[in-house]
Amino acid sequence: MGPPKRYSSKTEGKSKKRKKDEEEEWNYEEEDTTQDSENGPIPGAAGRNAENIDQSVQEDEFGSKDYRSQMVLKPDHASRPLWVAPNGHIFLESFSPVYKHAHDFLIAISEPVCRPEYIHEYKLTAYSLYAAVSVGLQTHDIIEYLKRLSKTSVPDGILEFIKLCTLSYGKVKLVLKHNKYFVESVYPEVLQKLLKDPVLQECRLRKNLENEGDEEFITQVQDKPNVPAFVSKSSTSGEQPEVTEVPDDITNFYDKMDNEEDDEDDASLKTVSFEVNQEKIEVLQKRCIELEHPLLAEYDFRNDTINPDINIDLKPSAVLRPYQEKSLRKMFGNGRARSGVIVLPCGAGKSLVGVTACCTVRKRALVLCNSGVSVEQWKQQFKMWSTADDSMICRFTSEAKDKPMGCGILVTTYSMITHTQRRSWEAEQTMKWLQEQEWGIMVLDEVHTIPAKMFRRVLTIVQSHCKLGLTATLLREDDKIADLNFLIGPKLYEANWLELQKRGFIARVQCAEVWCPMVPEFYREYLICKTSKRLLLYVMNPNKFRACQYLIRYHERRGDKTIVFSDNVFALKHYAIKMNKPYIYGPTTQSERIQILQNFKFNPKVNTIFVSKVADTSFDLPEANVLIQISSHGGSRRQEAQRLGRILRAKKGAIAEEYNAFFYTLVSQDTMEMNYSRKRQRFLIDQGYSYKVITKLAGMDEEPDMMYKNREEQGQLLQQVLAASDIDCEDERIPGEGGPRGGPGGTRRVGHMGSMSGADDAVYYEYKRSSSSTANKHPLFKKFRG
DNA sequence: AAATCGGTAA
DNA sequence: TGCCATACCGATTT
Repeated sequence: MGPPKRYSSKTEGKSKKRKKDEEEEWNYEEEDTTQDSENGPIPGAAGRNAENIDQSVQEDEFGSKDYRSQMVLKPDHASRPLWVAPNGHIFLESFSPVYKHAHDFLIAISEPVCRPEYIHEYKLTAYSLYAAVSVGLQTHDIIEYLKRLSKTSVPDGILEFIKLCTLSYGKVKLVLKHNKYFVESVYPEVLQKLLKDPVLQECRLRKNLENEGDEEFITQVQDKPNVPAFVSKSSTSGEQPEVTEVPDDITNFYDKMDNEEDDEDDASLKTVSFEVNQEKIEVLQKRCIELEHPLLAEYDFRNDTINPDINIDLKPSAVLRPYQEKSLRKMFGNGRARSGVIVLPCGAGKSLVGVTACCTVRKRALVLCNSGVSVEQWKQQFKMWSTADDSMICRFTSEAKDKPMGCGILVTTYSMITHTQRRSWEAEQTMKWLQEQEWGIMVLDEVHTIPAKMFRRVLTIVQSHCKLGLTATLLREDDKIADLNFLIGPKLYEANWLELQKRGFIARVQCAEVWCPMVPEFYREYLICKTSKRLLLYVMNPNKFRACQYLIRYHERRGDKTIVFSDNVFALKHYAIKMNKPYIYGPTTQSERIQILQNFKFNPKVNTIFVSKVADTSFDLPEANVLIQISSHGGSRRQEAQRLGRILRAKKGAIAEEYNAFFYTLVSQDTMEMNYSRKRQRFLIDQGYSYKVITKLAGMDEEPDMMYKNREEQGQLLQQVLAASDIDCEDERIPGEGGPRGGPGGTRRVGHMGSMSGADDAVYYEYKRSSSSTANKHPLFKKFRG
């Protein structure tokens, strides 16, 4: 037997970079293409990739491909909304009358790549097809509907790929019974095949070591599923407008698929299973995906008589929005609870989805968040939407440890669970109890953090029948996001931000990048410093400070609520203190945080607050509609999106105006910050947002009482900045360069002409970078505003 | 206050 | 060129 196939060599290996239109990402890749494919454990999708299918296609001088030879245009192509390219990319006309059908379908079977105004791009991947199967779509339906929606014939390679990816999926399940995990299947041959794999053998738990054979399988009978109460099938079919030009075969088939949930296996089928070592769950799930039999984790909570029900329901006042309901239908479509990830923008009501899921399962629920504040807010959410009272919801954080025993819902943080050092006695007891429980559902807030080395351990520490991951940004700068497929499950649903914006569920945001020229003195220092120190200089750029001050005043006059984000703590404090505004950062105590947030929310005198990256994840700032970024964490797209999310809660009664929320990023011109900014914006641009560049804030120069207007003040600020950053940067300065300066920790340097060339290079370098690699190439930067 | 962890850059 | 260990900063826990 050859070496084991590795899933997505790309994921583990080469890909830190992501090029926009790379094709290898769309399916499995083989590292070695050697002999073992025909008798290896799995033929199929793993052996194929885009190049195989694409080989015959000629590229033109720009690298564009012409697929016309293989794709036949249908006579009625005008009324069909999409193209399927042989490389797995799908293009959808967003103005099509059947857009809604097509969009729902594509979201289910493929991965969105980029969704600007008119043409949306998606791509088929093995993972996306896995997700499609998981929510109940079948190979035949996928192919059939894709054919009908397409303007042309669908390339054979694509059909092959879909078959290979989907036919073997959904046959094996991971279930928790009596505190033990089992792999289950109604296909004995599949299970036997899996058990031949050495890695999986290691994961298997055997009581009797002498009993090696497959006859160890236990058998049982499946029960018929029920449909959960909140699922009302009629609600979605009602809202589609009747459009005459739509070919019948599209709408008919959609309705059929929409209503046809898999009725699962025949009750008479025998189920075979084997027990799994809990510690090896992660290895097991990963391996099964590699072997193209991803483990479906479903919880038949209605027939679980072992774990007690908890007495919790949704309040009548809790009304789900259509997309919330749709996402839950993906989760509970067949009457059981599927594990997986739901992606909704912040402010779109993720917590209501989580609460509803818990109310549907009605078993002990564990909610995991990123911070203590978030724990409080989840508790609030449960109290707001569900019938659970105080005694049922208990918190487990460093600050608040409610009595966990007997409660139905436990809300805690990732670090609390994964803590490795000594714990207080109370925490020890709670952890012990927590680990003994069989949880019905585990809700993972901000689930994109789970792939982190330590955080993923929660999955082996906690025993849970099903896992629901929630996030706004299924996105990381490293390559671990795909791990969620086996750590949690497939992506069950993803909403389109602009779509929700159009329908008024989230705010309409104007994004703007404000270019602040560097004050010459600061720029000179910037050029001669090493990178570690540069950051502070461009964040503390007096022009940026003034732009910030001006924007705050401008929006305070309008009666807006503004949050200012600064990743850098020095800047955060300096700005906030100078402007006399409250600020929250790491060391701010829990009670202070809550108090500041309350003030911000209710006190008409507190309209602007400053926050560090604590506020990136998880805590709600419901009243804010303006956001100003003065410093951020490198090129993190997730942070950018998450911050935008802070102001997405829809405002009522402001429909008359084009925008009801504003997102400013202040960047110091001709510095590294511009490059980061460009990178950070990628995700939101893919979501369809556009950024307006503002090079000059109208009215700023006339504004009275602005700080750092004159040279002296600016000089003093520079001294402070240098003093703050000099302590550990002394030797990083280029010897003999720069003007003399005083202040604590200041160094004296003798200027001479020879060293100027170095600085000039730097100017040239920066200039080149910022002009050629950013502004000129950016299609959205055509609109300048004076 | 100390130890540990997450995320990003270089 | 890609990869790995490292530095950095901030957050969270006792």
